Amino acid sequence: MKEVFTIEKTPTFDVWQTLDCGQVFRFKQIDGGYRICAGRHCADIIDLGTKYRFECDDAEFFKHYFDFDTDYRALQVECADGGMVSEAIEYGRGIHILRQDPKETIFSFIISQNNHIPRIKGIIERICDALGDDMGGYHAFPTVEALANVGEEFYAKLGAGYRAAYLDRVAKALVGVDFEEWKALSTDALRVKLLSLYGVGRKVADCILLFGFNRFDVFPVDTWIKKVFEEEYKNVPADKMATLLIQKYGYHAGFVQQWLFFYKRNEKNSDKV
DNA sequence: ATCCAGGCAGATG
DNA sequence: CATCTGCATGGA
Repeated sequence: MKEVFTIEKTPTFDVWQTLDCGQVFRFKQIDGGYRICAGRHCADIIDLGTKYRFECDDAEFFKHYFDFDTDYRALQVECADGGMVSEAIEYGRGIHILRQDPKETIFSFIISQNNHIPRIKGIIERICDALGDDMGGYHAFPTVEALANVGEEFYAKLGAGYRAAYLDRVAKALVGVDFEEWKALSTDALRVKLLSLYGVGRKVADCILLFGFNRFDVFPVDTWIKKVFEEEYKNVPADKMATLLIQKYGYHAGFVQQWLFFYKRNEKNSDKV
């Protein structure tokens, strides 16, 4: 944790919204801010009032990871619809879509299916603690080799439930995979690859595409998004709803999805000022 | 206690 | 093609 840099607070970047909007699970509150672990890296982000101070092991990694080069203000203007999307943008204006590691998102979102976020976080943390390199104060996300060598029972004992078999088989299937090759594929071709993994369906695949490969022509449809569109798309199956919403929101669909998800999931809690 | 969670695979109409 | 069911676990 040797490198330090600061980022000015702006209306379009908020650490809490960015970490707590459901795209990432390996973070926690610490004194004065948050600790976020990503791959083999870790940062403590301290809220200084007008700035955030990042204390981390690799400043360049985290500047890229937090996507500080994208103009979110312009993006929000472009996506505003004067209606529901605009409301969601107003609520989640500080969200950035992180540039996560593909492998880490594959395992994380397999665990996420039909599961509560606090439990998802716990399962991932236990996997890292058990199989990831000890980096001194935290553990790295494990290698696919380490994940492939422990067997289904290991994941079951960590509380992964019926997903234990998925994790074991996917880990074994990913040994030797060159993700740089996958990054060169079109979104549709890459989705086909992901769907071939045991335990990865349309929703998890679209989350991996969005958060692990930064493809924005996707629209993960989960229980919250279903609630958002239950009137507009009555009795439409989730995968078909995803296709329709991608057509509707185009190449920024992934951002729109994330704003709507965060807005809907939090409406009962923090929104009742 | 019952319901539900960033759903999926497999079986059956 | 569409619809139905079982699934592990624990937080709310």
